[in-house]
Amino acid sequence: MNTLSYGLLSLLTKHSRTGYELMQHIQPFWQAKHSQIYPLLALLEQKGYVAFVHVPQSDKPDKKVYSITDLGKEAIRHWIKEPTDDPVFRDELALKVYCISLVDKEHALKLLADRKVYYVKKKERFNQLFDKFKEESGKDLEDLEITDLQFGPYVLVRKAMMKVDADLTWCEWMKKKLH
Amino acid sequence: MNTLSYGLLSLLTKHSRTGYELMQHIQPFWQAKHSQIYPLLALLEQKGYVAFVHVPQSDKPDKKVYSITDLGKEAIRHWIKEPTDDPVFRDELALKVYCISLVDKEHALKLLADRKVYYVKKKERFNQLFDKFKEESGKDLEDLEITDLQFGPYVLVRKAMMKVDADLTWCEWMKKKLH
DNA sequence: ATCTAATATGTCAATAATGACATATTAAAG
DNA sequence: CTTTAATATGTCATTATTGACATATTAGAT
Repeated sequence: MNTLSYGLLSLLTKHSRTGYELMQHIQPFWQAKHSQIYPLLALLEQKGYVAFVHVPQSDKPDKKVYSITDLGKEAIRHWIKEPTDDPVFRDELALKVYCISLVDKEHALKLLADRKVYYVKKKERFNQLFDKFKEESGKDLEDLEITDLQFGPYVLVRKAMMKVDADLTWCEWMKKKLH
Repeated sequence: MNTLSYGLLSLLTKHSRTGYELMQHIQPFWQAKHSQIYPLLALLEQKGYVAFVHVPQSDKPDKKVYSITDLGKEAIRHWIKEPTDDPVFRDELALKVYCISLVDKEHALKLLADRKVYYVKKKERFNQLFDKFKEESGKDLEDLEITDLQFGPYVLVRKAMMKVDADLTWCEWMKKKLH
């Protein structure tokens, strides 16, 4: 079973979700399209790692709500203890910046401004997520313990916030360097 | 032509390199194996974007040293001005952390310690790269301008250093949270 | 009225990426 | 003496990922 499949199981440990919701919420950790997720969910269901119920909706199209099974949770516990792959990071912007001396300052600033917009939007989304966590959780988020289902998602939001801040700091530093 | 092909051209703007060296030096921006790079270099050569010379070696296997052509530089200038893809980031560790409440504290600490080793090694490599930049460049690195061939590679090393520091900060914060 | 975006699920061809196989040399470590 | 790691280039089958096609509803914008 591939990493994304385990990732889907992982998201389902917090609560049941549809394929569409899984696609949306796995984005910060793993950028996958729905065309990759739906077939994997069918495989996971075949293997008994997840189960789903049909939920008809009047205002929106009907949906399939997936839940993780005990077998699925066992699979996850085994997976966590196995060696972890190195993270994969592919950034077209970095490749462009590498040879930025080939174009003029205006094009460089445009490139940077576009990416800054991307990072600012990302930061806003993480801030909203953080606020939602604060609302949902009764206690102080800093008091969450590893045994709490919210612990993992919470520390990941903090990780994402730290990283996007580092990215924005670089953007600002870079902009100043270009005058 | 795909993004990695442009990336290879980008690295060749600094100086000529072998396929093996390209594979090594593109890693911080794009994790590609040699099996992906060699066929792309052959295509780039066919299209006239790069040219190579055979260099026999006595101590090591013979090599093919690639250089970018004027046509290749034109292709790059066009590429830089086109819209840039969003960065792709895939992290198995994040998926595991999401459901970390399913395992005990010891396994969580192991997971974190392993990743810290990875980040520390990465940081060391970037520090070495930074030192090499300082040696190679005559002037103060902070005085580099966009017109300088070293400018792009330098600002990318700084970006990488900022990000790996953010990652290590998170590791430390996380370790404290686990007691 | 008409278009666009979001929700919701799915398939499938094309492309990208990985891992294994293949070969050859040298240096260093056990 | 033997194995391992690094250098160096390549192919190829398998797997992963993307982008296009397909369909249907509702809400909001033009």
